Amino acid sequence: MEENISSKVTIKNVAKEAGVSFGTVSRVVNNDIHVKQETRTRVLKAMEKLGYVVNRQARSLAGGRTNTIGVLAPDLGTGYIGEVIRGIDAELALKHYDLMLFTTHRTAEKESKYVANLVTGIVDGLLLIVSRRPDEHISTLTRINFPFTLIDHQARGDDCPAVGATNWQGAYNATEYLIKLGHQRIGFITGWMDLRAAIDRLEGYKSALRTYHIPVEQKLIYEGQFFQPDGYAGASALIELEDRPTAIFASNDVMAMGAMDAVRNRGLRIPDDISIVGFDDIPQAEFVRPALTTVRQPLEKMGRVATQMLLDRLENPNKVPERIELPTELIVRNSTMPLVEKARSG
Amino acid sequence: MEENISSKVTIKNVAKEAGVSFGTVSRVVNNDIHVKQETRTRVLKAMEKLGYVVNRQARSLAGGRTNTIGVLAPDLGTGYIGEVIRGIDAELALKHYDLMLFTTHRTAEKESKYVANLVTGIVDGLLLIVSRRPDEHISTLTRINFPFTLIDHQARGDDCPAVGATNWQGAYNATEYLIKLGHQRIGFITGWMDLRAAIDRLEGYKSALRTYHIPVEQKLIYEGQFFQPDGYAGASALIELEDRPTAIFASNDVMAMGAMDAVRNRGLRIPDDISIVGFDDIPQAEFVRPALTTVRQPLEKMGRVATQMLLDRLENPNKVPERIELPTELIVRNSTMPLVEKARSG
DNA sequence: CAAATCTCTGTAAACGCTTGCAATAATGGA
DNA sequence: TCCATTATTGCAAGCGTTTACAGAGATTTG
Repeated sequence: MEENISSKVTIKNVAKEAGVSFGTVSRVVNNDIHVKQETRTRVLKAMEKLGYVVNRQARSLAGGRTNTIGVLAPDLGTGYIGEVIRGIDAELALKHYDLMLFTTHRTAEKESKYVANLVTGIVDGLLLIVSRRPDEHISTLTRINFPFTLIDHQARGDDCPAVGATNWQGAYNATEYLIKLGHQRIGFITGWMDLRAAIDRLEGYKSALRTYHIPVEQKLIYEGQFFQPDGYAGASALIELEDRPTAIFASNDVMAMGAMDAVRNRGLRIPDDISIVGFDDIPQAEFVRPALTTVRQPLEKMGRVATQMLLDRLENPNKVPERIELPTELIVRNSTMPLVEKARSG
Repeated sequence: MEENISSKVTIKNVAKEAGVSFGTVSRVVNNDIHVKQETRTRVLKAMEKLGYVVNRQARSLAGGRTNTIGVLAPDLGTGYIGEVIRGIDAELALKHYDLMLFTTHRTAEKESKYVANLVTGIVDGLLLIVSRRPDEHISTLTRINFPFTLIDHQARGDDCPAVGATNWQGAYNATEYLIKLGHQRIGFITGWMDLRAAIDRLEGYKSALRTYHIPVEQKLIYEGQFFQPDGYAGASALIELEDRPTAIFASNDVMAMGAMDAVRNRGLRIPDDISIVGFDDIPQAEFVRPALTTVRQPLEKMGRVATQMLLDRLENPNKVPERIELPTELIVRNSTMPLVEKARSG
């Protein structure tokens, strides 16, 4: 039936084919009510025949909806982002929206440019995944009242739509779990401390220690940036301590895996000598050996929920922004075990 | 300095600010030669001051370049695609192009729509990653002479720009490696046989067997579709055989992991009872335990090369299409070992 | 049956930018 | 100094849509 799906079929071609004005065609395309049923079907048929497909750019330029949501992510690196995006993607598909993904390579400059660009109408709304310094974007977006939602990145003390996870609670639970296993010296590797999530995880860790009257030692806390090498370096440093920790809790799985490497490279066994806990539960966590005990963030669900919020906002533009925190969950695998008291060689 | 980075700064605002016509501003933006140096700097300054950022849609509509490359991928699932995209992303960033990513959820219908859409000018070129039935797109794109490159998906017998890997050789080498380890009964789990890559891998396997005068047995070949459950089902079936294989070669890592699960669930050990080999070398392959022996595809490099080809084509529009095959490499890890002869209980 | 309403459809003005063409200023040669 | 070039710049016509606004029939109403 479709004889010319490729070379630019415009609204005008369709109009001529159907014997109506192009304004009418536009109305049909946009499901405007004011079109006679008969005309509508005629136009529809013409569209079908010509293989018409609306031109996003033109529509956007003219001020219409694009039915496209933009996702701004730093990269596709760790699987973490991939999971979130899978959720977004699924939800969007359900609602017949399209997804446009931009990576920013962690350069704020470029990110800024993207946001400014996107705002000009190529997408109807924006999902920001853990951008590194989103504050400018947020203020920009808020100012011009552009719909957006933050994912897993509550900038400190802002009040914009966001979905995250219970980072504090998750870290608290994991730490408590280690304590109940008998561990008293628990090393902690932080994330990038400009992120609220990183701060919350550290606080959760500290709170648990305090609850169980275990002193918080600064030297047991290593400041990382969420990357694998940080985990390696952190664990290495922690192991060097004269009274080294019997467990290490890393602020994300990637760093936990780095830590595992470091521990093994020192000839120590996991979990026999050192227990390791991560955060996120990225897909690899299950496959790494020993399988990683970690705090699961409902990554995919976060993506879904954020998308729902955004789409919701699109419908009701002046809804008050919400912040949703999805529950985290401790997933116990094989990288942790009860502390066995034994003669320490060091 | 920037006092109004958000709300629509157009070329006209800049023009007024700089005291020139907007045509001139456009020329400056596009690095047209015919602008006096002094004027140029003045315009540049005005752009800076106003925080001007070009509107993609408008530019595209007016027929200019968008400096954006579209990537069409089925999903972000396995890490496989993520790797390829990382390469694309890196290369694009280098050349100051932007990346727009579309997922198609493996529904050809939507994919078709996307292609038609994109072609209308939102991107300058298209990178197609292993789309499932790309033939229509290919013919469409070719017909209207739209620049694109296929990644890891040589549709059978086409002659369009593509980059892939030496699938046949990789499978041959892996099989040969198993044979030299002493394995004679080697099970094979195929991929989706509409893909050339899947066919080539199977052929590589068969050829190696023939070279070493080992009969190709149809019942040792299980037809999968590249998904994890296929690996599980395939391995399960293979294990059921009265004279079960001592090694299983899966057409991709994801299926290999499924196979591992199946083997373990049957109470057999890897590699002691059954050796497992995968294909791709996705990031998880290294972390799974035992670490997976696999045929590495240079995924990231494939992304890079494809991008280079596409960008190249953009410069020289009437270059003859190339097909590049990047070499695969056998990565030996711990999921394989020499066949130890022993009393078989079965 | 004329006037008043609706329905439906056509028209035209944006949207922000590119680009060929025309116009003007500047430069060089005679 | 004047004219021919050339270097710059301004103008205006699109690009494909959306969307007020305005007609034109068709349908009601009094």
